[in-house]
Amino acid sequence: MSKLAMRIYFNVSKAIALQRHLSKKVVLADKYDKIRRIAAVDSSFIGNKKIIAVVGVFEYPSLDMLEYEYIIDDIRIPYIPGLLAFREAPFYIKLLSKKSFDIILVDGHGIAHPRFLGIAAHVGVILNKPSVGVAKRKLYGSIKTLGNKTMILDPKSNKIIGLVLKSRGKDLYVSPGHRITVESAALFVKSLIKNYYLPVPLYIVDKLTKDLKRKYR
DNA sequence: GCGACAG
DNA sequence: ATCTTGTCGC
Repeated sequence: MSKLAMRIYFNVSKAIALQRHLSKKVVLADKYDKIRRIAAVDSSFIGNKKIIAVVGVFEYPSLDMLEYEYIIDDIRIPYIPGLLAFREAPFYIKLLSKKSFDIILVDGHGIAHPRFLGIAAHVGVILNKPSVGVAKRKLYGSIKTLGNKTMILDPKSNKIIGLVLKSRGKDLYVSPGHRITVESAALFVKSLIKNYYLPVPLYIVDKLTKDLKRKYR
């Protein structure tokens, strides 16, 4: 399907309405058991045709990978800023439904989103599982630094919707997805930063998507 | 109308 | 995200 055909067949206003609906279900309180297993998800793409989505399950706090699984399928939805979840989340949800874990780590924003439902929040709410979003670039919000803390503020309410962490000299935008607070999400992500810019589980699944891509193209 | 804009 | 060589910097 061409990019134009996808864009016509994809109903943007209905997608936005669904986000507004799902965002009401987000819980911004710590509602999770002791973290023993993390599920991390990421994707890479082959041209504009195929998506390779990967889930990795990691032991915490050792960060050893216990298992992984992937899907290679046709891309059905175009990338539109703010609507990333409609393109990638269906694959993550399918992969995650078969796994056992305590929290989900997603490459993309949580509530630091124009309608407070970035892909991490989307996936968390659909599965009703704790989730955290980690993005490399800002999508929504105003950045404010107070002392040693850099936060993402919602200019509408002036509430803190995420924190910006420095990792290897670069910024990481962390925001809660579901069933976790801003503070806990940031502490959790900090504990996953070791020798790479990305938190270890995301670094590993990102590498897996790229390795699989080499193998299948 | 103009700028911003995850992956 | 992806297309892509050499190249600047730690």
